[in-house]
Amino acid sequence: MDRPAGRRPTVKDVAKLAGVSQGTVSNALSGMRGVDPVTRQRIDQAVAQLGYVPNLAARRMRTGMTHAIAVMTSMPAAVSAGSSRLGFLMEIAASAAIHALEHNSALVLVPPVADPATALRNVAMDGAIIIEPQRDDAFLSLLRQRGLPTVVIGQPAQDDLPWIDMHYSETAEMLLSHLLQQGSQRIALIIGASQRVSQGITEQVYHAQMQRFGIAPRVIRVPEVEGEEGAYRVTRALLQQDPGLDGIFAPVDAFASGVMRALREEGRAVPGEVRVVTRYDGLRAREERPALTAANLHLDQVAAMATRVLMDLIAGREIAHCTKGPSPSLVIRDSSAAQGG
Amino acid sequence: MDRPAGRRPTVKDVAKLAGVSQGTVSNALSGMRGVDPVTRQRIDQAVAQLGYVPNLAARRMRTGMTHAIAVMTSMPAAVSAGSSRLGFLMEIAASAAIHALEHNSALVLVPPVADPATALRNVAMDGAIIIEPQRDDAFLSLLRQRGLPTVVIGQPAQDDLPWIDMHYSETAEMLLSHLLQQGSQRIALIIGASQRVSQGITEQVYHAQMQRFGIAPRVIRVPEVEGEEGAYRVTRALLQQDPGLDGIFAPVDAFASGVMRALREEGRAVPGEVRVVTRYDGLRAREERPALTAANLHLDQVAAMATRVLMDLIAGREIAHCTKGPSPSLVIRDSSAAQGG
DNA sequence: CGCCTTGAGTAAAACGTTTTAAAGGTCGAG
DNA sequence: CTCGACCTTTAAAACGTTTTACTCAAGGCG
Repeated sequence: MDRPAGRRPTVKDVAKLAGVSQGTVSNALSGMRGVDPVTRQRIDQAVAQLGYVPNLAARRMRTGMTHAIAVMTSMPAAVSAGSSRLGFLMEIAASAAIHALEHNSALVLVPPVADPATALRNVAMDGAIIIEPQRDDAFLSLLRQRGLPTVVIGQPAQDDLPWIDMHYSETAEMLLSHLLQQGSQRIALIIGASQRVSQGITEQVYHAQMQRFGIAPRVIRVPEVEGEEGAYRVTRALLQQDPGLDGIFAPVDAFASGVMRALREEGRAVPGEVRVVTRYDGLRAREERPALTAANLHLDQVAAMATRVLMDLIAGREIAHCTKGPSPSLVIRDSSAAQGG
Repeated sequence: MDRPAGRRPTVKDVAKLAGVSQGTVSNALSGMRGVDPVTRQRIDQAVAQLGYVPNLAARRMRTGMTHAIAVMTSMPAAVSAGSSRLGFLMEIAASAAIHALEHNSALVLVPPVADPATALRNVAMDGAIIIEPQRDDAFLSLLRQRGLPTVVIGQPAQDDLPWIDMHYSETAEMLLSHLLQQGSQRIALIIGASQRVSQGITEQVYHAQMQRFGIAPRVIRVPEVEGEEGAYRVTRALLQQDPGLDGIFAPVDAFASGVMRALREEGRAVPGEVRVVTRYDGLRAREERPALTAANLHLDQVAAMATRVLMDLIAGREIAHCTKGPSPSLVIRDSSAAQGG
């Protein structure tokens, strides 16, 4: 493959060398129309000889297809950073990347940043997967402005977008029932302050369950940006104020870390005196001592579904407005049930 | 923002509405040349009114800049999959994504797949970060073919590419010294069979250390694709064959999982009878019981450095051929030192 | 034989932006 | 008053591909 001095070879060069027109080269390569076998062979040879690689930008401009999708979340960094380092997002991204590739698309990763507008400014994509958007989500409104097909993982707050059902209420019920079964009689809920559907539903389920068992509800809201530290503070206060507490449900994993630290410093035995459960089974849940009982949300499957729905949407195929994701499964660890070591 | 019926507004539409030429609109938006303030204001207004969003594909074709970089690794899926789910790659990707964004670039994630050629076929990028490439790495040769600027995390096997030094030998020395300090006198090395620089250096260091302490070396190579299961099998055989073994260094975390399972099933106490250490401190290392002693490789910093070097390379700035990454630090856990619970 | 269809190929248009070359205008210095 | 320098603006070219509209030849069918 000898390359003409300065610039990379183009279709024009290939055409000239093969003695055909540009259109024929294009047809031969993308196989959209019939090309005589012998002509095709001449073209293939010219391609090999020149080391021709198509210019993707030009192709994209002409076809209008980017062949890339993005995955993003506006979850404040404090919640997801630290040792779990964007765990939730990355777990989804890893799976989505693999499945996107099967549809000949690349996956671009848009981490949560202070300024979504400049972040998306030069990210080209055919569509996006957005994770648990909040009310008036900045990313979401930018996507709408650009008219990009979008699939929500979780549940859209206000928009009428296709979404993957992550079974928020089932998850909350599962974790709360577990706490109750283990004997907790006074359970607090420590939850994020942002307007996310997951939080709202979790809270509803919590209230319903507490009422059913005649337990006085105790909900504490922590701004997500305060992360572990915020949860630590409110938990210490909570323990002073309500010494009889014997169960804590902290859905956000960063909060659960803070809760555990507070319990340690207050000298409460886990799970002996207080049982703790969280939602996302990531690095934090497993690293904590005792390790935290959590829900396996099967994020790889969720991401695979989201990717497929998005691809259908982009291709203009019929899609279901809501796709049921896999049911969560309980991962029991030492923070809620003394059994192992 | 009222959009003309079918198609999205273009520079032409904005120009017409603002009563100027396309070139002026372009200059006003990208600020490359002086534009009269009053003209600029008219243009801004037209942009807002039409809801104009630049067509990135067209811009890219014209400028030749994609404003995207990719991160990839050819590490076989079996090693990285399972519960650690591409952990190494994703940890780097998360950090690289954030830092790329600061340079106005998106990060595209290329997971390890069976067919690198089709994977990269329509991934547009200005450059790439490649993680621990092996000899004759398929991704690497594709990148060269496309003439893309590339930075290696780890160390290039044969190519003369800029790279970030991850201190392979320092890491191996640190972990082996720790095993020796803890009293191990018969240490085996279980390592991948692929041609990676990290493996070669680790093996060298291992041999040197063993020789220094008069220990007969015991190196077992496992094909990476066999992952945890492969390591499990060889470890069982190894334990039968060499009952006096009291230390195992399994750099690949998937291998370490297999090692631990073999030890459990053979009824060997960890760390009582056999001490185990691994290299990458990911999900697996922390989830294992007892949790594994490992090295914190500071991947976030490594990724930040790689991103910066790549950006310099793309911009044509002067770069250092080799950049020293942060030194690894030892994370001592229960698999090598009975102390905690 | 004439007509229609089919298949293979071509020249040119089109995609939407940035850049280039040139032009018009204003201003200050000589 | 003239010239050059400078600033703003413009029309058109350029980027590299795919697609369109068309031509030409060959072949089938009445």
